[in-house]
Amino acid sequence: MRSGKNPSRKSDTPLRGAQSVSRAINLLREVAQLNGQGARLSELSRNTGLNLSTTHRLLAVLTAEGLITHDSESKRYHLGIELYHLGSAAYQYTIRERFRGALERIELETGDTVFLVIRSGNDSLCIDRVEGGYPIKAILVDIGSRRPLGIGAGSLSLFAFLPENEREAIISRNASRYGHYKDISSSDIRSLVMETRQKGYAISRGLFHEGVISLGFPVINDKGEVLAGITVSAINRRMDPKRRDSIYDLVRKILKEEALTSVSFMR
Amino acid sequence: MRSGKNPSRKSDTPLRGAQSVSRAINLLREVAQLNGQGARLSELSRNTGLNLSTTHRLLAVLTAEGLITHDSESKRYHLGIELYHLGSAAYQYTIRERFRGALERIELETGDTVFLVIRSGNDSLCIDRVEGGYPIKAILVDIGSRRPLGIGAGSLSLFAFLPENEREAIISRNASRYGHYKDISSSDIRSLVMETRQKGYAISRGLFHEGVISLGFPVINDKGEVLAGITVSAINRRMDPKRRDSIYDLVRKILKEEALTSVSFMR
DNA sequence: GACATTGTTCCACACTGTGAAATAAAAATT
DNA sequence: AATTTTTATTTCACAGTGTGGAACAATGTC
Repeated sequence: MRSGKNPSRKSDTPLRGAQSVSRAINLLREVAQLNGQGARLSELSRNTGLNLSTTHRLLAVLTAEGLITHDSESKRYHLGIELYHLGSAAYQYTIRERFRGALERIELETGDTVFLVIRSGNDSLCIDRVEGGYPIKAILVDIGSRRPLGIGAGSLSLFAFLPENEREAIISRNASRYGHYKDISSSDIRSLVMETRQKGYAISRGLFHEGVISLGFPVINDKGEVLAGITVSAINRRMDPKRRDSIYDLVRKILKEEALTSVSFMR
Repeated sequence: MRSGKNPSRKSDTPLRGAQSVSRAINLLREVAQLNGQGARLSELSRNTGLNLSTTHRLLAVLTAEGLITHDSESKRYHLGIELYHLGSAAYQYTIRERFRGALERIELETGDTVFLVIRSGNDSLCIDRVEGGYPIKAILVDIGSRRPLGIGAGSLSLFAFLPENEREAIISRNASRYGHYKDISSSDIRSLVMETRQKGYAISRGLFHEGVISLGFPVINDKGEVLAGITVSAINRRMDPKRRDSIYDLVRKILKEEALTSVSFMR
């Protein structure tokens, strides 16, 4: 096709065999932007830089699949219920909003990078992140990334406060996976769990990056169920034992103030 | 390309210029299906009927755009946060769940088709529907479809209980659109509003289909804000004045029992 | 009524997306 | 531990799909 460039790809890696799908997704994003008033064809074409007839055709596909709707009277496009359903299927991320304020406050007071982690099957899943304001940043985990439960501070804090029988079941299912992380064994995991339960929070010393220490704080509701884990990461010298304890106190205080220790959600 | 058929399109209309996008969307649906445990490449390929390498490539695009995630360790695909964000942008549909039970109860007791309608700008938007069990069905409106506020029973019931100044503003903005529906004028709308406010609910006599009568019931919270409209549709002979009133009583009762008259939502 | 803007449809053509096949890596079986 | 089976990744020639120009229709504006 004549113009080979895709004007508004999210990542600028030139992925092969991606053009039309990538364009369609960008179109979807643009419709989302204008969802309130409704998006018009010409607008969408202009905003995405796509040819008018290409835009028209891609919108027709998205409409046929139900991801957007097209009102033939007003000619405007809106997001469709099918997209809503697909988005709802990604329910893993729904807890995010409730913790967002707490994460931001923790970052504000510590200057460190803060992560929100939840359980997803045998994995921990990172669902939110606030980057630290402190100049030397420790960015370790992307949103959406997974690890076996027990690997990493937040993950370990989540894991350690599950009931023992559940923990053992998970350990046996994850046994073959631990080896990928600095040759950790199942019994290493067990002793890390014990340490964590004793302290009340988890410490991970540069499992992935040398010179970085992460603290993992469990969020537990009044029924004793583990809801999430909060990780605070910084370079070694900002994480002496004294500061660790003060961060612990801070996180507890903020969670209490935001009334998050008794949040409950399903699955 | 070799096999011209798309094995699992939602609509079976052979839409031009749609192949790869349509396939990518089906893949997304499949990943959603397996989101709990995580979807595997071979599984996805099998379930969608797509060639393995096509599947691989399309998944790579979706991953690059953030709609799904790929864990390189477990090789499994999950829904991504970008999809969650896009779905959240379709916030119009969020009220649905809260009314679902009420709609089903209304259908169960009347046997008629029930719709849930909300306001969206100058339009009414149909966001849910329960088909009547009664043999002769009246299916009028699809989920996602829009009309000018005031056109149709549910739409009119929503509209009639807005504050007057707002109503007038909407009428002037929608003036040119009313003519598309059986030559209705702005002043017709005004008198329909008056009738509706008096009765407490709206009646629409086969505006779109002869022989069908629809009743529109406003859902209003304790602040007097209009939250939604509920439409009950049936053929004429099932809608004599006596039955209309009993349906009115029924709907009120159910809404009260489900504590929905004081639901509040934004925008 | 003339003019401008927006939306829809058509179609030749070349670039993108395709699927077969080869390779690599795991997992399951013997 | 060796073998087989299943799964994942990468490559590449080629033709069918997706493209954008253009013409037309419809709608809005002066």
